[in-house]
Amino acid sequence: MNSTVLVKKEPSMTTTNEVKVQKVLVVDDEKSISELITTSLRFVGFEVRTAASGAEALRVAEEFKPHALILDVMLPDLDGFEVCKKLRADGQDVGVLFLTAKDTTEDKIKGLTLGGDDYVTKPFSLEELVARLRALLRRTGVIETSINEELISFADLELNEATHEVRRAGVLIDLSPTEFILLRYLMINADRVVSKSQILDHVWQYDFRGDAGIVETYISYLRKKIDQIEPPLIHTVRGVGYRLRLPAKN
Amino acid sequence: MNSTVLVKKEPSMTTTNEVKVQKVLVVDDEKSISELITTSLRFVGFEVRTAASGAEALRVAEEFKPHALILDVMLPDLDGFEVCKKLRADGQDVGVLFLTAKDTTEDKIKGLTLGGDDYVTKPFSLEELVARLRALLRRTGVIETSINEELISFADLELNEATHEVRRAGVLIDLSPTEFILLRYLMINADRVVSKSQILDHVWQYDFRGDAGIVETYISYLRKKIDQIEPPLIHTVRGVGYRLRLPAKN
DNA sequence: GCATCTTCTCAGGAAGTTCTAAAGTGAGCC
DNA sequence: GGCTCACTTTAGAACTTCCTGAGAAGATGC
Repeated sequence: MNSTVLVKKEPSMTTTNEVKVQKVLVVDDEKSISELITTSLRFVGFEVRTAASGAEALRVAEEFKPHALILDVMLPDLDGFEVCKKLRADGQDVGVLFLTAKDTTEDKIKGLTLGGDDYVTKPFSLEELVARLRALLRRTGVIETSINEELISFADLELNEATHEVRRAGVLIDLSPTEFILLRYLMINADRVVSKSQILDHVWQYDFRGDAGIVETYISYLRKKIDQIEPPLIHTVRGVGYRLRLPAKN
Repeated sequence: MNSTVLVKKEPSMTTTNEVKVQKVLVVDDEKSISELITTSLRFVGFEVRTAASGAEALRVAEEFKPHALILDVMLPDLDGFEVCKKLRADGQDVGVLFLTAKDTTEDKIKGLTLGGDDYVTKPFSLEELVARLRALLRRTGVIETSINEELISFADLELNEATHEVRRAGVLIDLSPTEFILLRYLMINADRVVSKSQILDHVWQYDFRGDAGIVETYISYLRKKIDQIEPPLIHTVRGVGYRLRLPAKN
């Protein structure tokens, strides 16, 4: 589980060669959350450090020089905004992705997402988090590779991260948030079989306690919306999972 | 049955020369299970140690430095998740394949497919287990050899693990899960005779109580699907077993 | 604060898979 | 040539997995 795995992990993208590894500092006092994020980010190729308090965050940032922070606004000592301010005062020019509780007041959030910053509410889904982090790195100009395009496409399907638009054969398709994330997950893993548990782990919020049957329901929704147009792209691999593919390569 | 058998054991692959042996720690308190797994893994070339409790697992891991763990979630002392956490906290960067009971609640299973980890439900088939272990090692970047490609081929037969596709002479063939595992087993053992009981032991779940006649049935299914195209590849060796081979010479 | 959209559960039915059992085939032996 | 036994094939019952629609509950937006 080392950080050079990145390139292998993006099968739908043309394999770009070695990529400068992005460094991310994750700051959250709930250990389970920071572990979840860390594992996930490492797996997709980031170099990660963690901190459990504002003070620690500042110390680590000083020395680690991350390209981005994932920063819980609720910390035991300073709050996330303070941390961010101090960091900037120190001249550390770093994008920040805030983690906020769902009920955080609007005015706290607004104005903080100025720069290239952004925020994600807890609980989040990992795909969502990673996508937002990538978008942030893109905006703050740290990423130069083709891996992080804003446009993902497969066959005549196009998904635009920036505009949140999805088209099949040029036709605009309206998707709910979950449908969007699910479709992106399938597209990123185009051609590979992904199991229902993988989907559940990546696409659904980490606190989801229902069963994997929900995936079937959403696949059904997606099919109704994007597989109306022939040929169908979403295929069931019985007993294994689902797979996005073009039919009849032969 | 010692660990140097590896290279000989992959006849369908071009024999790569010496390979860094992969080390796996198997943790299960049921002795019959851990022996079953151990024997099987040793046979296909892994170096294996076992532990029967969480505490022991940590002790052994410390010193053995395995590349992967096969870890029952139900252990007498710590549960598998705890073991995994502690290991990672110690900086042991190791992929984990969890073993769970079929009825393990969803929320326990959730999150297990993150970061390269995976899980297999009991009862499992040995082929399934080994395939998943290999996939895991591949993902976590420990394996660098051609032995663990996602594509297995023999003659004009191709089996792709990632897409779960099987082709004969380029033609896509649809297989049920059991047919798929059986075919992979035959392909991995291409050219050598495998007996019905070997097949039963590897391809079927270890708790299967039926008789070996089922193998004949499935061989028949497979032939109907893949040996429609000439020449036939699946050959019966009367009184001994089956063998995948090209007709040409002998 | 009402209407709409979205998420999630559940249940019935469709489709596919597994396994048994029994009848059919043919290889090899005497 | 005919007998035997191992293997092959088929049919179908039991089971599993998947699909989909309906509706409850919750979230969102106007």
